[in-house]
Amino acid sequence: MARKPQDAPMQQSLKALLGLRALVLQGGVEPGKRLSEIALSERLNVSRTPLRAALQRLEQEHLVELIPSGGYAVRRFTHQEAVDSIELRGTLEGVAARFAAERGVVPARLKAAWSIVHALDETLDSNPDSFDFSRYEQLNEDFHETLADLSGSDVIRREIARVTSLPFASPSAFTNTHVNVPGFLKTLTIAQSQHRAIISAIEMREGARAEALAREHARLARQTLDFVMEEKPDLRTRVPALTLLAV
Amino acid sequence: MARKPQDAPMQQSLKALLGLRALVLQGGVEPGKRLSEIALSERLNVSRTPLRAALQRLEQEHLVELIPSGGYAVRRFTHQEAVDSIELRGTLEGVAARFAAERGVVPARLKAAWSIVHALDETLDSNPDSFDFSRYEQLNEDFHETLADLSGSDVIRREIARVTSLPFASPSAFTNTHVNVPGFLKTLTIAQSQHRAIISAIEMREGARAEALAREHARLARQTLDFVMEEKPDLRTRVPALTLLAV
DNA sequence: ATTAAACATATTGTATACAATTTGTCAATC
DNA sequence: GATTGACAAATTGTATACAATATGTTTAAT
Repeated sequence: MARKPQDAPMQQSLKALLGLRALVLQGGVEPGKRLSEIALSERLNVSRTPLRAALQRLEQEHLVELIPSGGYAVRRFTHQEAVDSIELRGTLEGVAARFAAERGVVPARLKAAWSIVHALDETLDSNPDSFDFSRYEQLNEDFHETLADLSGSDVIRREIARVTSLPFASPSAFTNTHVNVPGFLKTLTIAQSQHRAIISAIEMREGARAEALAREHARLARQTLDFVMEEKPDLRTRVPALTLLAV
Repeated sequence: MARKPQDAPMQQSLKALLGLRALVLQGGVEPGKRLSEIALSERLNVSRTPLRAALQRLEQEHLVELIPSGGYAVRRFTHQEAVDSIELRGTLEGVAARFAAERGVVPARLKAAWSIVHALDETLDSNPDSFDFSRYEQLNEDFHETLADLSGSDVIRREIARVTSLPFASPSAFTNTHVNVPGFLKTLTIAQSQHRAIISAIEMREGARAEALAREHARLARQTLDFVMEEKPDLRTRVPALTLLAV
């Protein structure tokens, strides 16, 4: 679900924004070190002006921060900040679920949500050896985007989008952990049961339950984060969401 | 509580940001109309470069929006967006209160919070005719800022700051309504009882209660918003928070 | 009279030049 | 040898020039 219009003005600005964000997320630049504007503009083939616009925007996303002496640096996040960001996402998705339940959603959109849930079921019902990871990840992202939409509130939708722009707060942050951790598929099964329960609660107009479920669903991500950080610290370099986390 | 360092880079940028924000909030420019960069830069005595930085920042605050054909315009908000923003603030302050209760706060900070509550008591105990409105407003802002601090989470603190930058979502959005609406002091009394209850719940480590109270506290603002919009639409021009709201 | 097209004007988006700070280096002094 | 000072290089923050695009007006055609 790419968004071309509105989100970014023109060609060069967009190029700078996407390029810089990708560079930061892929760990292409050292956290803490000052980002040289001239070096970056040459690397991304844009002028300093659109580059600075991109830097300012990434500052709002908390991916880079202002340095007291001037300029920007890639942020390094603490474990606690990651935990709080996940809790924040859960809170916002909880509000989205409650709004959807309380205010109601048209049948067509509910049906669309169910179809995503059923598609997720299929990926998990298949032979574990032939589990289609990338399809699960895409469907999971679709589910969370749909949940934000079901809220019917642009305010909530926008805030969720902002918070999930942080890699470790994204709903798909740890879905690919299963590639490295045997038995992680179980976690996905639990997550899927929560997906189902959330949509079910929305359908039955059970606002409080929908909210509590969405919150708990996010805490599954926290659980995985804690596990990886404590038990498998070597994975930090292989799970993209964790490259920005300090030891 | 002005924040000079870190928040904005240099002199001209800061001047442009503060000047433009004030201009928009005071209704100095017509919502919907395109903001002319040259006109604004002359009006604020800054160059186009820092002005555009300010525009981009206000876009993140949702105060202005990109126009498809290019440039920015002052946003006009719907009643529903205001309602959702208030609910969002309540949700975030709820998380802050719960974090404070669950994770605990050092006695000194709790004591400081209580002293604000007691100071608020004093303003309300005084003779209604000599009610010191501006002092109440300042203390109320202090309370909400302290609540965000008590969370102990920079993530939450930052998000609250962002959301409350919208005038109608600010904790003090409607405190001056009492000047125009007789009997509104009663609402402030109710609000104050909630202030007390929130800090009390935090002190007793009652996380769920603290969260519920903070949410309900924000809904008092929604109540006032609805009242003003439905019963006293003429106040729209006199309550600063409402100048950006569409009829 | 109304619509459409072509042109002129104005405004944004981008690139770059300039000035003020900051950062790094080297030498002199304690 | 370490530390402080001055100086040089580099980098940011700001201003402005330029190009591409949008807007408004006039003119021509139906």
